[in-house]
Amino acid sequence: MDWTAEAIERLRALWAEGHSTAEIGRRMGVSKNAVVGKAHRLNLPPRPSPIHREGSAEPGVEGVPARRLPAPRSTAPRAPAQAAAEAPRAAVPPPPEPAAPAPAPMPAAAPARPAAAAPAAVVRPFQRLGARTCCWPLGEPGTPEFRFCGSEAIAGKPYCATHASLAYVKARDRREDAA
DNA sequence: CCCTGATTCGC
DNA sequence: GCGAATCAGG
Repeated sequence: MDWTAEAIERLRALWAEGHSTAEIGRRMGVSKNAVVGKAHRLNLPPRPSPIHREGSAEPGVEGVPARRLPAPRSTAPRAPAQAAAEAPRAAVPPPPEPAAPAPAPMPAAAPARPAAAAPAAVVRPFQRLGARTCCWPLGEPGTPEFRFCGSEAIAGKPYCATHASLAYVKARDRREDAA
């Protein structure tokens, strides 16, 4: 995976939207492990994990199971399936998931959360709604780091050109992996 | 079995 | 830095 700035931004966006790691991986044409690994390296907010780490309770207790056994794996041969999974996304137009049509070209898909959280009629916490600034959410809503893109929005759309290309996915030639 | 996310560690 | 292998819970 080539983690370009665009790819990272998309990962962040999908992550913030609450997609599962596997789903993000499917959308970006990478394994979920890649998604999780990258998310960790980016220090993205962890999501509720189905498992709970038992070792964190009593550090001082002698019963602490030092560490998991180091995966006995050794230079496992990569399945060609992986390369096959990545190849088509880069070059071939036909989407790997024929059953997964592009989401309807609905405007407000992505910013659903922040929009819902902002009864803008009363408060104006974020930005002037009349301003032509991009309202694509960046970061984790609720954190100090969260903000909107803020770049100049293109005419008639609430997003800048870059994020409009992410928000308005065409049924054909979607830009999911064109980043 | 399927799913989920977290972690380790060879590369 | 990357991500497959693995773990571990639902």
